[in-house]
Amino acid sequence: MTKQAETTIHDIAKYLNISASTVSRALNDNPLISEATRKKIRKVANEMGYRPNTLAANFRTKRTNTIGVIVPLINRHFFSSVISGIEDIAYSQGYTVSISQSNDNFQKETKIAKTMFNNRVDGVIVSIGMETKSFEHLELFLERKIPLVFFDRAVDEINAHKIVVDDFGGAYRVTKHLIEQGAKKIAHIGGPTNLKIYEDRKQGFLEAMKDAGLKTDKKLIIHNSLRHDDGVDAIRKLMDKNKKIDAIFCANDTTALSAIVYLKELGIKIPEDILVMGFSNEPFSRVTTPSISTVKQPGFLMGQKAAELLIHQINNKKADIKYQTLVMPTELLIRESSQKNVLNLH
Amino acid sequence: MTKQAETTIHDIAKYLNISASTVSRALNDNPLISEATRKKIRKVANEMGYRPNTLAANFRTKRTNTIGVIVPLINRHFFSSVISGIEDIAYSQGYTVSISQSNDNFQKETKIAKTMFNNRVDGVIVSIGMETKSFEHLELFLERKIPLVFFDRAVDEINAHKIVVDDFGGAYRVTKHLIEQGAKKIAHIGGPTNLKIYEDRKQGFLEAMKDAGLKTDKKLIIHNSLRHDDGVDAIRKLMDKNKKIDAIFCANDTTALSAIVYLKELGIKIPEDILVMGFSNEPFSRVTTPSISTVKQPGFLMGQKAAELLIHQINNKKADIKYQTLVMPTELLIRESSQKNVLNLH
DNA sequence: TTGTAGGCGTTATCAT
DNA sequence: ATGATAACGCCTACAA
Repeated sequence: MTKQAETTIHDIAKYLNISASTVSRALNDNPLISEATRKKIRKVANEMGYRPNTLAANFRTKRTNTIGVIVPLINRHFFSSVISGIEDIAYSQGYTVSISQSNDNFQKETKIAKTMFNNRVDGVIVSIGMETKSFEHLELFLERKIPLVFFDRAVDEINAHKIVVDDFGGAYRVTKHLIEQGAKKIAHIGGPTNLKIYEDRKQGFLEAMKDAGLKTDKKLIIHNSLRHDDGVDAIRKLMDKNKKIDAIFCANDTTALSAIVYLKELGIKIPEDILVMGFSNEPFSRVTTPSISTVKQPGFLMGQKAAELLIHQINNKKADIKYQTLVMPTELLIRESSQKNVLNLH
Repeated sequence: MTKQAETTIHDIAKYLNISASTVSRALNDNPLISEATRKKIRKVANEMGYRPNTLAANFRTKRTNTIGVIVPLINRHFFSSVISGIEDIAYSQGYTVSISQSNDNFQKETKIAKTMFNNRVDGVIVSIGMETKSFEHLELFLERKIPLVFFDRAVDEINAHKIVVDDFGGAYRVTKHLIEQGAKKIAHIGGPTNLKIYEDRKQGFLEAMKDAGLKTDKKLIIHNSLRHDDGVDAIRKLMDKNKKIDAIFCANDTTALSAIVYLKELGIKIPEDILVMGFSNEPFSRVTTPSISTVKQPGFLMGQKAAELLIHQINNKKADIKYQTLVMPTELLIRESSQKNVLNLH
């Protein structure tokens, strides 16, 4: 029984003097098959070391039970949380998750999309890269009726389910909070505005300023890629130009940390002299000194929701789908970096 | 040309009055095909919206160009770094990466392994879960000659390439450093010792103590799952039992942070009263107060190495392979939590 | 409840 | 340089 070649359903069939279809049915728990034969077949399959060739089955059925996930970067807390959530649901529903990172590179993103399509994934979950401004590579999926769900970095122009964060609201509340703490000249270090999330955060900021009757100095708004070095550059520019800033709202925690470190070096005290806030609630933001006030995004939950919507769409391909945009609530985490005159609660 | 059904190489062949094999060859850049026909075929394929059915090709060739990755948890900086490194190499070599998390659950790990096998992944990269003490689910791959590479949490009993960290050496140097800082009664909060990495860290600790002529009190060694709550529990027990501890070596940064927070609450000063060290260099450890001294593991690089070894093995299945264990050097990161009488360099 | 037969799209072998 | 043909392992009408 230790054959070299792989055991197939035909081998089992031959051994039992039955037909391959019966074997196939039994192994797939088709109710037509009697309990007796099913058991018999199972037993022999086991003994013969049978391993279903999912590849052949997929080819035949044109389904792969695979979900493709495209993210800018795997190694980033928010994204890995989302992936973890996706995997959680996908696994429980019998799906495999295939992940690629675009590294915020448009070319790579395009190639990944093509590869996933050619691999006939059953559906795709995407968060687009910073450089992505055209979308043919994603429209491909829609044309061929392959379900597509966006999370976080969604695309307005494409009609699909979207799981996003209330960036506008989050930014609005951040700004309002800063204003309530007495800030008047608030700077904003944002991300590239071709990404809706950063545009929304900026708009939330502007709206809150307006509603409070505060003027926004355009020079106090800087956009960059929000990496560590960008943060340092931005804060340096900001401080060179204008020394009267009393608060900075950074579009992510990395930049907020860069700002804090840089300002500390200048002898500027946080929060006493300048208030700082971030966005995303990276794990480190809780434990810095001062701890960084930020906005919590429910990454794991978003991943779960995205996977649920996607799988539902996969299972109901026929139905006309009313696409929904799930706006996940954000939570304002007020910590030390944004509170004046408060006991250190840490 | 807007057919409902997918365009196949046969459609292209029919359209051009040539054979499907020629089309197949042309599309695969087989040198036998003349430049002229190749171009012609490419053009038509494009116009007809042809998408290669990788599924069919995989089925035929028995290769999937897919690497399976099994990790305890995706959403953990070290692991997501490794995954990122794997993806980096895999992508550049034309492989797709399929990832699943075991959540440190043995049952899930087993099921994942089966699924990956049935999906005929070309190779697997694994870091086993905390509960994993038997290995049939992994031996399956070896029996069927499917390359398997371990990283970090490897298995002694299985003969395969392994990318591990110098846990023993790292722990030894941690301990030596603590001793040099004047510590004499050093506690160790370690992980489950069925995992070699934690056993090694413990052994490194013990060896360094011995070499320094220090006695180790067994009551000062606690093993648990190293999650946040476990850390708090462990440090509480430690402090209840014995108040004369002057240093704690934690087997990960999460536990080190738990310890620091708990000790701070007791009014104990770090590093003045008790030195604390962690392991792994989680991003947060750099920015806590005090910053946490720890051991850096090159996650991304490990992922790259693992993928390289695996792919090499996939491409050389015939050859007898001399399995190697790559022990990646660790870097001791001395920060504030372990240095007495030093200027705050932060 | 089980069997028969055909085909999914591609590649590989052999022939021309 | 190109064509004809078979085969990969499985599923699914349809038949019995």
